[in-house]
Amino acid sequence: MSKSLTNLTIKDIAKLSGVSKSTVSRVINHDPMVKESTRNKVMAIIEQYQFTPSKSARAMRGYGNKVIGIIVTRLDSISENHAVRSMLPIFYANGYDPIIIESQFSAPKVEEHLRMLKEKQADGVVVFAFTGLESSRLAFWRNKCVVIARPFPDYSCICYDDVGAVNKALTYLYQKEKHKKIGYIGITKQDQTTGELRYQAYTDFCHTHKIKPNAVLGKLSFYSGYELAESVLLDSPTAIVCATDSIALGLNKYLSEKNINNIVVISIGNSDLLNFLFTKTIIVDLGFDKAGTYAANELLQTLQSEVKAKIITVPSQIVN
Amino acid sequence: MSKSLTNLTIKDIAKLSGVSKSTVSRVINHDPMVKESTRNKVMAIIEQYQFTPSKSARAMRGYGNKVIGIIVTRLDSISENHAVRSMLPIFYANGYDPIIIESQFSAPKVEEHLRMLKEKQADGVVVFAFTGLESSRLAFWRNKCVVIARPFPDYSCICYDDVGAVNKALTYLYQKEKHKKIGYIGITKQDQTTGELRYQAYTDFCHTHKIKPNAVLGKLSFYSGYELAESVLLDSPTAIVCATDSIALGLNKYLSEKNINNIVVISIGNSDLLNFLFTKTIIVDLGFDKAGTYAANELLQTLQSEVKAKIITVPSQIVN
DNA sequence: TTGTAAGCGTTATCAG
DNA sequence: CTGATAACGCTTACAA
Repeated sequence: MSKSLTNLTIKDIAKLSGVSKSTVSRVINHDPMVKESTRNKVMAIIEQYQFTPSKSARAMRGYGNKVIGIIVTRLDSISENHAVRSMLPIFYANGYDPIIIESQFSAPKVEEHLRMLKEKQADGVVVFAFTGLESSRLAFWRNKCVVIARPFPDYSCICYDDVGAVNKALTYLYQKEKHKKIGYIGITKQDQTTGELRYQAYTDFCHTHKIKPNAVLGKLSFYSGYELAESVLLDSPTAIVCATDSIALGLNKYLSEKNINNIVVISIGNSDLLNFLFTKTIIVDLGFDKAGTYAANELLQTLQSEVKAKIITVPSQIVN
Repeated sequence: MSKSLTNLTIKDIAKLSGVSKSTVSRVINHDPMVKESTRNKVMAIIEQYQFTPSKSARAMRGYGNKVIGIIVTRLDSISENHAVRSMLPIFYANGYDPIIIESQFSAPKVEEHLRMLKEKQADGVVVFAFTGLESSRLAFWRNKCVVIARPFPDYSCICYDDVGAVNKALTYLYQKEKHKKIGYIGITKQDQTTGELRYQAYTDFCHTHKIKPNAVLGKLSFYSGYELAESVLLDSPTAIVCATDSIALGLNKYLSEKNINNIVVISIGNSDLLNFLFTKTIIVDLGFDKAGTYAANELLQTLQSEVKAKIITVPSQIVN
């Protein structure tokens, strides 16, 4: 009991078991060249003293301290949550430590986190992009990062099928259910994907199908969906497309309060909650979990061999 | 450009700026004993080559690779999310890398993750406990961990005020609003805190106040709240206490579908969504974010000086 | 099959 | 103020 119980080193173990440092090292690393008996002897001591080799020291020798940074906008974003949950197991399985950080939609914060990750010598990064984040910030990580939700040229990106999803929704309503007056509640065009792209898809569809557009744009929150409900309804639509689940939640609340039951609501996203609370709402699944899987795998590949950056679009799918 | 652009070492920087390794090291570590001019010279090179000292090497020298494991049950649990979000900044501020892992309510997974964290030589752990997790699994981490949501003897724990919250809810209904028939939708007693404790508090209150108990117990999900609604209503209560927000969500859905408006719903938890969707629901805030703050601070203290384990109960508070 | 010794990239000590 | 030089705990030729 002379030695402090913590922080034994291979040297100590070596002494204790009457062999050399190298042999201990070999045992630890499962080198098949060590004699059965010696291995047992050493193992016994290791067990007895609960010895664990210093991670940092090994790291220095190349036994990588493999770290992946995951920068989400908000930890409680349902969509990002889905994606993250599906990539974690993949990273674990490949021996990486994922460290999750929140950007809170602030580009400077992203920068700060990236700096931290760089200093920490992270091997790769997954960044959930948002409006206002320029790809230039990622320069240093170019070939060791995956961007989600924005197509940055020269970066590996996993994008959602914004246009496709809106089209699927509209096609469904228009062809299959023969709706002629279809409203849209979206997000301001400052937001490039969820906002502009989806809105654009809506107006394009209206244009080619000679439907009179009836859209209102606001923020990404259930409050917004609720508040904007009134104005879309002015034009008495028979169906309304919501750019996101939270908007749909807000709209549905409004409709149920006003006891309006004859309007079809269709939403883009796919959260259990919406599904449960407003069963009748039709949903276009954007494939968040699949996005996570893609992102993780893509990053791992990129890290292994320097694959050229590619942009993957996760297929959307109408549910029910 | 002969050298690969990555992985310069202080040695290289030294050579490049015509000083010794030690001087470079001093510059890096802001040693005030360095002459202004030399510092500038070295800094210039460092900047130019975008040099960052090897984390692992420093770690080996004691400049700790400080890591904290956070084991949540599910990444998308609203309550845990709140708690985690409030502890992250604290850990960052103290130079720790929090790594978040999901246990999915599986004790073996917790064990597996703890082993991984041990091997990784994490400095501390925050564990969100759940029914079925025995404190024995945490033995190794006894004095470097904080448990949330369960009072494990001899461990530092942050607990929610289950009993107090239920009492506050009931007192409010009984004294202030003079309800006499108060129902309860809870969770099976297998769950020790959210289930048994809260239920117990309910029956105790009924007992001391001579109210006829009217409780049903089910699972922790909105479906459960929805399904159980019918049976609590059989006894025609004028108010119903829900053990959690998700249950309240389910109950509210049922009530609104049946157009029942004369029943007061009170829920324990505090999620924005419930608040938004069912504005009339009264809420007892369990203080999730505060729990996070406490947990982080407690852990940091524990790590610094070996404080004795204590159990902190986060105060609950009726909202609105 | 095992031991010796030379690193890995830092920091700490001690002269100069 | 700065530069050798010795650690730190581990891996890995190279010998034995």
